[in-house]
Amino acid sequence: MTDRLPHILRSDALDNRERILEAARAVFAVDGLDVPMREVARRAGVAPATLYRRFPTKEMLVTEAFAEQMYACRAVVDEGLAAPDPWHGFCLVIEKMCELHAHDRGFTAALVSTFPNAVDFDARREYALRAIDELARRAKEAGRLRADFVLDDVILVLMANSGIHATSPTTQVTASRRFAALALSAFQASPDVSPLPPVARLAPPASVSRRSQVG
Amino acid sequence: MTDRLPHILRSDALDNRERILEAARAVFAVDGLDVPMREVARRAGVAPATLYRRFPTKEMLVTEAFAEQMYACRAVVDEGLAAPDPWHGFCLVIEKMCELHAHDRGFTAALVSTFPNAVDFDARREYALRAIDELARRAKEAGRLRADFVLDDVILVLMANSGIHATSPTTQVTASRRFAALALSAFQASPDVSPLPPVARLAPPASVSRRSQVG
DNA sequence: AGCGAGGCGGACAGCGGCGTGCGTTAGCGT
DNA sequence: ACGCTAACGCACGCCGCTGTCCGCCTCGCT
Repeated sequence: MTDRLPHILRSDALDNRERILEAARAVFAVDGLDVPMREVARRAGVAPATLYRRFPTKEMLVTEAFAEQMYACRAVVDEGLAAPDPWHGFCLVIEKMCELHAHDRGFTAALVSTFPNAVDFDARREYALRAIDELARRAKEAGRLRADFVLDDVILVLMANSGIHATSPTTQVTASRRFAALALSAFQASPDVSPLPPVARLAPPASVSRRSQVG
Repeated sequence: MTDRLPHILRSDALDNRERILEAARAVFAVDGLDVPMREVARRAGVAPATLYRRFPTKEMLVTEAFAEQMYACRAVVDEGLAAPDPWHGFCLVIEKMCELHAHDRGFTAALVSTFPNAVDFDARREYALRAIDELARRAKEAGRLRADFVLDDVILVLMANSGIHATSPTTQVTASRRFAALALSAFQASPDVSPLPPVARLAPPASVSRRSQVG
């Protein structure tokens, strides 16, 4: 009611907004989401106030910054769904997802974290998960995916993949690629596999950039 | 030369030392190593100065706090080495290691982190790795471990395991157990496995409790 | 060209962690 | 029992991050 603001930014403001997002993407990719807001502002060549004016909370910044990553994520999933062979589609999704995460450290955190206000994230996450579930169902039917696979295993693998850190980006990608291959090797249906232990219902951790606050 | 200090602590000092270590272990296990020193002091019911007097750096504190975990680590490795079947020994090591890490979030960080001054850690780490390497060699000879397995894959899996986070300790352990099983499933020699992508030479990240400091 | 609103950045107060100096307390040896 | 000295903890100064206020600037419309 009270705030009927312009909704159209002035040219310089729009320019700054872009620079902020660019800086945020760059620094989030390398250092994760635990970067101070001021650091983003510094990199963007902008005063803190300007950053806070455009993005009052870090969540908003993160959400906007990773919008295109989310598109990429969706694209990957759709590509997997469209593949004629469900198992190949499944492999493709896992591999590409791991690669996305390997390239961008912050993206993992953003995806895994639950933002109270970022409904968009949850929605896309749900979409991706449903798609993978469908893919898994088909791959199981085709007898290529082990029968005791569950959707949570994808979460498990993606979380695990996010634990892999390397010094250089190339090493990171190489490691992540190998890990993805190992994961797929584990998921593959095979005559001589022993049954898996029970599934853990994994919920994403609390929130982003909240330092450990134990009473 | 200058500091020829007593080396024997007074009873109260020794008591405080134990309480500090206990508190550190507890909080590190739950929240990882990124806990403020003061928080450890608070939990131990001790003033910051006292903590700093006993453990001038966080590294010293961590090293001492995880001493017994390191023993457990060694015990696991030795147990694996002693197993008659090398593959079972290998499985046991991976499973127990993952479980150790699942129980104690800080331990992973401590093991993965490279402390400049903690020679002890490196030595034990090296010992464990050598043992696993030996175990892997034997398991390969027995035809149970896939031939393209390399030692770095263990690091990869342990790092990955550290990426798994859950809200409750039980969930954490369950998830980690399943993950270990998946990893072993991937490592298992099998007729229809596709070859793995190249290995990444994983070096542990820089240091402990250094916030991202990019120029 | 002039004007007004929206945008900008410097500056500020608050908070929390770090590491330490110093006066006080209490263990331990005689 | 006494005193010496190690050990304790309060409190301090410093630093970095957060979020906001306010005076100046500049874009963009007329």
